[in-house]
Amino acid sequence: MSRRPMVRPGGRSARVQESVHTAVRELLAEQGREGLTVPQVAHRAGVTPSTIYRRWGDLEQLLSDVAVERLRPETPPEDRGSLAADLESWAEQFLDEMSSTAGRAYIRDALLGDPDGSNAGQCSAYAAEQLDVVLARASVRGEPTPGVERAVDEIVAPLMYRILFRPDGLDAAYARRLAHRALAAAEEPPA
Amino acid sequence: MSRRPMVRPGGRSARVQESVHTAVRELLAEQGREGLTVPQVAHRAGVTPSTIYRRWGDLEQLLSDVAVERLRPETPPEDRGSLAADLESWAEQFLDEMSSTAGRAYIRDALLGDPDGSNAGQCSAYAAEQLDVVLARASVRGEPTPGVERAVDEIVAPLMYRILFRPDGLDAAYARRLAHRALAAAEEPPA
DNA sequence: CCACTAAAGCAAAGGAATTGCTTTTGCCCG
DNA sequence: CGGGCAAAAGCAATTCCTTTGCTTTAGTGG
Repeated sequence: MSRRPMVRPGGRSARVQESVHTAVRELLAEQGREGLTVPQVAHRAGVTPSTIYRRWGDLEQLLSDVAVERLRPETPPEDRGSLAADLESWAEQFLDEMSSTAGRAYIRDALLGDPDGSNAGQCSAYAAEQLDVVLARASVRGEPTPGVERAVDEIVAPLMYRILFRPDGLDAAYARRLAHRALAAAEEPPA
Repeated sequence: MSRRPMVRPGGRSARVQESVHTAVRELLAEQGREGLTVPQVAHRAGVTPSTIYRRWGDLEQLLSDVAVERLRPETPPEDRGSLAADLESWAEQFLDEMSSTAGRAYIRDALLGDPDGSNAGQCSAYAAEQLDVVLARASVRGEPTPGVERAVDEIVAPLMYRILFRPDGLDAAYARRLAHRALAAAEEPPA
């Protein structure tokens, strides 16, 4: 879990949390991250700055929390009938969402204000979950599948690495190529 | 290139740059990053804070510059006689250096204060360079080799992804497994 | 050797971050 | 249903980081 304290789920804490998160999202959308400050967020959210400092520590940890929330997938991956098609389309969509300017900013924020690594871990868990659904479906169909860990190595890791370290030259074709490698790994002995 | 301006080599600028970088490294070693501030670095380096703000912008970009410098490999990878051995030992060493507490901190810093992505790109280039040396050597020996890009996907990306997003359960055996996958990719058609 | 320019020093002003104390509010127990 | 307890928010003062205009120093080229 994050540094964020347990929030009493219906009380004032929850309302404050909600309004602060909303304020961050709105301000990010309106003006981007340039010049975003805690006092500014506090004012928009109708709270005092010290409340934010006490609950989140600093702007980066607050942004990290908002980012993780925003990176959570909203729907399970669509079923396209075969593992190949499912992996391809998931990889393409993942790349699409994550490599956008907004997506990259959220990833950076999630990593950035994350002292104990729990937010980053959460992001990774989201991706693994989605892949797990796809692989389980294929398994039910009787298709050979790679393990989730292998799929993460072959698809998620290269995409994320390139998004973070070499944002150029990424396209859907590359994502599809990665999906096929993961597929090829399904037939090998589990190395 | 970074936001860091071209420094006249040999002049006062170079001396300031040197003393500031040294101050950062010393303070990081002594007290870690907790409570590290620009004025503190400036004092240790014997310059005024405004000098640092004017040249680097803020603490994060300064740390990013120092981190990239520190992540530069100092020696070409050792020749162990075969591609398999070279890849294995390089992957192990890479994991070792990067997954340490200090290594992780440097990676995070490098990514963090990097508005245009040039510092992250530099880190990636370092790894690609090292791999390129290993692969070229194998090529000369007549061994089949994967392309550098493929080796990056199979070795560097998974290691980096896990270091950043899931720091648990990383060990030398995993690094070796990745090296073997890259090796296996050498015989496939270049997908 | 002198002029020109880039970078560093200096100092003041503005604003973010921190913190002790008070007040509110939600929750639990009698 | 009412009183007390504890957690979190508000408030305000203080600290010090950050910014910025101006001056001074130092390196470069004519």
